[in-house]
Amino acid sequence: MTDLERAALPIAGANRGPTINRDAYAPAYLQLADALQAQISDGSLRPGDKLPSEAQLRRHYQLSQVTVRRAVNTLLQRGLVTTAQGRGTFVKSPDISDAVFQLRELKEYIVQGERTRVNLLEVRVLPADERVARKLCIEPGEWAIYLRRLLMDRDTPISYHREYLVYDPSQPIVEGELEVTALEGLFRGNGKAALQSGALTIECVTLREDEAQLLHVAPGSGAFLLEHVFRDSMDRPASWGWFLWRGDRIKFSATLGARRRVRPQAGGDEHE
Amino acid sequence: MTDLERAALPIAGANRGPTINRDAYAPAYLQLADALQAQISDGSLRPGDKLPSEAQLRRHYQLSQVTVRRAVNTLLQRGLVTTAQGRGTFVKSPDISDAVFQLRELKEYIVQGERTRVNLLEVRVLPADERVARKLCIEPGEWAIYLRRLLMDRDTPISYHREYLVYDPSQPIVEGELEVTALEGLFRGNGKAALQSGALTIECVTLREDEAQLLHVAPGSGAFLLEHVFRDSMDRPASWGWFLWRGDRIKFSATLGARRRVRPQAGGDEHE
DNA sequence: AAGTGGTCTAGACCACCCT
DNA sequence: GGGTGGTCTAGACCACTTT
Repeated sequence: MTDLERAALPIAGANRGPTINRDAYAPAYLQLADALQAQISDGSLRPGDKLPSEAQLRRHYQLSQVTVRRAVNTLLQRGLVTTAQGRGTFVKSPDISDAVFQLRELKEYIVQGERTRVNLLEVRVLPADERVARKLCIEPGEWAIYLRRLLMDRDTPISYHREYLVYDPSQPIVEGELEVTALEGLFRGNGKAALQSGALTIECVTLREDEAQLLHVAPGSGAFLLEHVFRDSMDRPASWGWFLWRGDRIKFSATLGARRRVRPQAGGDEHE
Repeated sequence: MTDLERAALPIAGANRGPTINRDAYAPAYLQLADALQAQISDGSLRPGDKLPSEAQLRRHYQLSQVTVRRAVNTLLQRGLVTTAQGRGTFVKSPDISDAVFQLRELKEYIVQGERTRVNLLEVRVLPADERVARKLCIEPGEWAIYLRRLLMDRDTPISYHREYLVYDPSQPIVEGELEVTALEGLFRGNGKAALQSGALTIECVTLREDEAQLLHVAPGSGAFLLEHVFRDSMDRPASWGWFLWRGDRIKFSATLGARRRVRPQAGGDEHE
């Protein structure tokens, strides 16, 4: 039995026991946070209920004020409670608008794995038209690099990427590198490109004939359209482009609220 | 002279950054966090750079260790830095996999506004088939409620929702309420339903003929498919269903890294 | 051994809410 | 006025990394 599980046990008689194990690997504030979360999960504390005040928790668990606060803050960040100054801390009802979808799944396709290949379809240096110039904050007619790439999972096309880059004469283009580097720059942001910030939008579109053909799906299929603008350290747009992800290969997931069996989370306190 | 006033003495000849204003509304840790973020945004601190150590910050800004840590933690949560015990704190390169999409936009459609209407298409109590039973963790043949609803923005259909609910004989069905209540339950989670947790997936699909017709779009249009399972306080599935959101009406956005002009955020310390 | 992040305590003051 | 969350300090110990 781990410390965490012990801490989560409802104590008969008294509603809670002194449960913090100072020898455990998990810090005290996490043990308390997880103990409280366990009470939320198992229904001892239900949505709308008021948590014990911080002073009560402090006394009960023999912790300092600050440590109790950290525990409460942890639950706050997990979206499980809300706090109201002068009133108390309350269990939050799961709210669909708290759902958060991350793009980790995408990264797995990008960070050059064994399966993934990048297929460079086109590289061109061209003068920016009105639209591109506006997005990249350059003058119409200035040079820009236009890329078209296909991301492949083995032999299956996954995503079709088009991108405009501000042309930097000091960094000559190496076609071979473009297949990989610039892409990794977006997803790893390391070194060279030194991207400073970015903005993304994601929406759902129907593929045009040519797009569908590239992605080996039926024309009219649904796809995620992920548009991105990345900015350099001077806060100037450096890249504007968009991915079309095959809808049948990408799926994002999220969870809300507190499920029953809380995973160890801080992990690795099974020893002893 | 109180401790506070003494501590508020300005730093003479500070080479770097604004000092902490103890009279400001914004707490010290936030001021420090924002000051550091400003340095990241304006390029004084670039991706990969090491931040001043906490000891240095502590001395420089005349703050306690704990307060400095809170500031660093704030940046950590904002995804702007990474910390490495024994080595230091480093400015993080923006990483697309940090991008996070929230469903706030959806909520605006749901929380009964003036524009939004719910159009109940069908309510039925039916015995659960194999598939429904498995999702709701009931026995095949047990009763379930099947709902079909259309979410309207004025006269425009936005989303088509189908849902199976576990049938609870103790709570008779009131058709009028179903148009609204059960839906709000999902999005506000307040009171009655007392939903405990949920899981969501979002993907991109192509609408079938009947679906497209309901949503007033061309057959084959792209749409977001948002599937949900909600669980009650006993951790039993209470609801399984899915929304089809018109792709042309929904768009999610996210940002990465630190943009230039950081908003005041805690705001209102310009007075005095 | 020195530097650095991570945790914790005991005590304090403040702003806010409720009665 | 008493309870509650929010902030802050000074000092301490630990674990990890680097020299």
